Amino acid sequence: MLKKVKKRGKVRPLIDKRSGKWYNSNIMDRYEPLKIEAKWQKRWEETEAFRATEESDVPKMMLAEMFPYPSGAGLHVGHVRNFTIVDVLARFYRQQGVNVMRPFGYDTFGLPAENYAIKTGQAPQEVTKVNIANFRKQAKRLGYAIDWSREINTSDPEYYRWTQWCFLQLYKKGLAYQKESYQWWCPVDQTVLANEQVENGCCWRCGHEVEKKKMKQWFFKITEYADELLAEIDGLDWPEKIKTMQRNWIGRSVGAEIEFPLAREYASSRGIRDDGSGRSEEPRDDGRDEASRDGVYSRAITVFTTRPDTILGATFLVVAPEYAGLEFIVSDDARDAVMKYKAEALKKSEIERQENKEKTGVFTGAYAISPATKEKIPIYVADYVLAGYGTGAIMAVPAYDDRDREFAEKFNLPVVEAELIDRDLYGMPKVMYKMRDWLISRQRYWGCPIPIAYDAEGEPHPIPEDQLPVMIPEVKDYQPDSTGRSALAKAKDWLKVEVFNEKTGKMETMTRETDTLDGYACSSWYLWRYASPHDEKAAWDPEAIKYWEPVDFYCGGDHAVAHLLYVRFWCKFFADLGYLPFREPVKKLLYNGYINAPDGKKMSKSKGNVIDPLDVIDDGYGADTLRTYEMFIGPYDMDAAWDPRSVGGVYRFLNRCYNLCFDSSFSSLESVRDNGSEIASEPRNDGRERSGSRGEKNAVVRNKTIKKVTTDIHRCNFNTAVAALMEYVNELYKVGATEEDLAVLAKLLKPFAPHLASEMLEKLGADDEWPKWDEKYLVQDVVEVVVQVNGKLRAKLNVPADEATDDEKVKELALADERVQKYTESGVKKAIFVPKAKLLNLVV
RNA sequence: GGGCGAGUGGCGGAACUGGUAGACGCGCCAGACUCAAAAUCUAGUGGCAGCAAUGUCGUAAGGGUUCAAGUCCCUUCUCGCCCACCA
Repeated sequence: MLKKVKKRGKVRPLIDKRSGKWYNSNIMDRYEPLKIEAKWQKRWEETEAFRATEESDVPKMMLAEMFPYPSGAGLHVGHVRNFTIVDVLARFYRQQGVNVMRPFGYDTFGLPAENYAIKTGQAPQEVTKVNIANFRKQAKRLGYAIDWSREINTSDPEYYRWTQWCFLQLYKKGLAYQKESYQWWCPVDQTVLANEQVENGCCWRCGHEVEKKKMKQWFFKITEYADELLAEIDGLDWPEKIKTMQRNWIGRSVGAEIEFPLAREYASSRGIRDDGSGRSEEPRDDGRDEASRDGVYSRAITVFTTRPDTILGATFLVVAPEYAGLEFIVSDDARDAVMKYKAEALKKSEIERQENKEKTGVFTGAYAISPATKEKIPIYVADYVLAGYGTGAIMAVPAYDDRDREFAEKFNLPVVEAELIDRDLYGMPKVMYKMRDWLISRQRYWGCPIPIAYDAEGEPHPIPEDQLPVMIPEVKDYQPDSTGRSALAKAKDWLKVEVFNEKTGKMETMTRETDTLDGYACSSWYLWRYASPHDEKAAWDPEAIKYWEPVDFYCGGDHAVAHLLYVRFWCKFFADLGYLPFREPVKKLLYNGYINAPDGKKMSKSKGNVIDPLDVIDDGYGADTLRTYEMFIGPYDMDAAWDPRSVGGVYRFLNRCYNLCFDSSFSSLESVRDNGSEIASEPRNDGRERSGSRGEKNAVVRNKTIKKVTTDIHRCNFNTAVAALMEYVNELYKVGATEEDLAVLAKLLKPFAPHLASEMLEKLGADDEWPKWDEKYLVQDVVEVVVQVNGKLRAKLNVPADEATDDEKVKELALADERVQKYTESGVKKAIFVPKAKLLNLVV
């Protein structure tokens, strides 16, 4: 039971979905993508066609996409765009004889798999295994030129063993450290919550109001590299958009720290501190902890400002609610109000705080002395000052700062239009960054265990490298423990470990760290693992790294800041340790746009507008159509909307390629073949104005196409490269194709539609070596010269090439043309000739 | 509020450093083939006027620079993304 699949206005392959058989139209040998694709995919698999090995006498190129998280839903069209960009480039360079490495991997740790495990009771390991198998199968159906021997998976113990090794290197250098930090905490579920699990200040599961709980967390000291990370952005061949985002994220500002002594009589009589962790309680480590010892808070407040020159206008100070010295400065009268304000501020999420920009705050009852004016100024606490930036305290200059002015107006504080003074008069110059250290501990089961154990005193000790990996223990229930620890804490046997304690000089039974690493840690070094993916002795082999890396092309559509900053950070760190011979991991970054639903909206399951790429293939269009369509859809770096009808258009194009090669009734192939050589001696015979025989004309079009496609791919203008191929095919349909024309077509088509192109090349008995163009065919003997009068197009002249560069001659010809004469009767004042544009503009 | 992009036919989009606007595809329209569809092939397709040659208007709006502006500059509007009280 065959049924017509085509709907009105839609080109669809004729295939019966139920039987999988092709509707037998009157064309005997028709394009059957699924058949061709299965054939070539099998062949590539069997021959390991894309295996890459180091060959030092051949130029290398390493290309990678941002490896995917293999979700249960399988590949989506966004993956296909991302992977196909990489694949087109990989095949393009491979065809040019470059030694190409195109690896693949899976970023498998993370919440979705864990949540699925909690919901279904299935082990995340199992879920991951199934999802990877599905992703691999689907990627293979797209015909990617992947070296499958270089497949990696971050949750494989053989991989995360080395993630743990990386952690230990950072730990040894003091760049992995612990510090108290506030975490979202649900008192009902007794669990730590990630930011995205807090909805309107309530727990996403039980709906109870969440609170912030101070907990010890692990951090990577990325701020150590802030200066270099910022400075080297300039030299990166990355999109400006990403570079700007990284600069803003790092957010360097130059200012000064200025001390404002407290006016003693107002300082709190209770000089006891409740914590010794630093001035502000938000994550921050820049070595200032020491300065905060010995009750500095009871003597002075240090502010950070980028405008120390405005200090004469500072009429009050403001500290953040989390400001650690708040206890000491607040007066007894104000204490209740201040503590109430602090408690409320702590409850609010960052989003809530930002939503309401209306200034709020409370007077602390305390005063400070301005070092510049020696006047006594009040100290307020307000949440518009952020604890995590600077010192958590500011001098407010309402005359120069909008936020301060707003606050001053609301609380009736004086606004003084004071003169500006020398910047360095009262403070120490100081550089500040918005970037915070990277909080990497997660109270989660499905992540890379942190290779640390604690002794009886609670002091951390690294797990020795020869005991790695610290395996993820098997548990039954993946829900975090009531202690705020991950489900790892439920593996009682696993928790105990014998570790040598350097302090006591003895082996001791210690308790393992139950936090796991942020998934971004796992993806911060995977690009280097690709160089030696099965290395059992090291995270990466320095020789292989030296040959393959840094990565030449890295393509993704997400993680503009986080991941792309973290890999840069680790690269610099491991370069400092001597493990990497370069300081930037990615030479060229391609940042591709999203593919939206036909209505222009984001594709999402809930909206039901998701296009499944495998459906497109199985509808009979095939992978080649899907790949080529996604390259043709628009510039790779712009968002695009899926258009099912355009998919049909691309299918039609590939069908025409197929017919040109396999069905002579679709072209005048025979007649041209008879001609033999391309530069035939026959006179012009097609009645057209353009000179040359059919063979010659083919050579012109062919060479033009080679040039266009080659330069377009070089510039990553994939959409116009495909358009050029379409033009070429249209031309061949008109004038007929020689075998050489077809071989060139197949070669140029191969990066986009590798299966069909391979089939064509096989039929033609040709290799896939990238063709070169010959400029001699691109030089025309008669050229078209455009004549404008006052910038308006008036005539096009056909001029012999040797005369077209002679401005006097061209002018003479132009003035002889009656279309031009109509406008030049009053005389020509000026004539501008542009040889490059073959254009003459007459000014009258 | 700040930063970065982008506004071109009915639609997606071409136009490298200012130099023939609308490549290519979709859609539409006509013709061929067919009993008839579909598929395929051929031709046409920015608006307005004209049988046509051709003229004229036209790249969000307005102004400017230039022999020449989709492209450069200024103003305004719209959309998208990112950051968002960072002192």
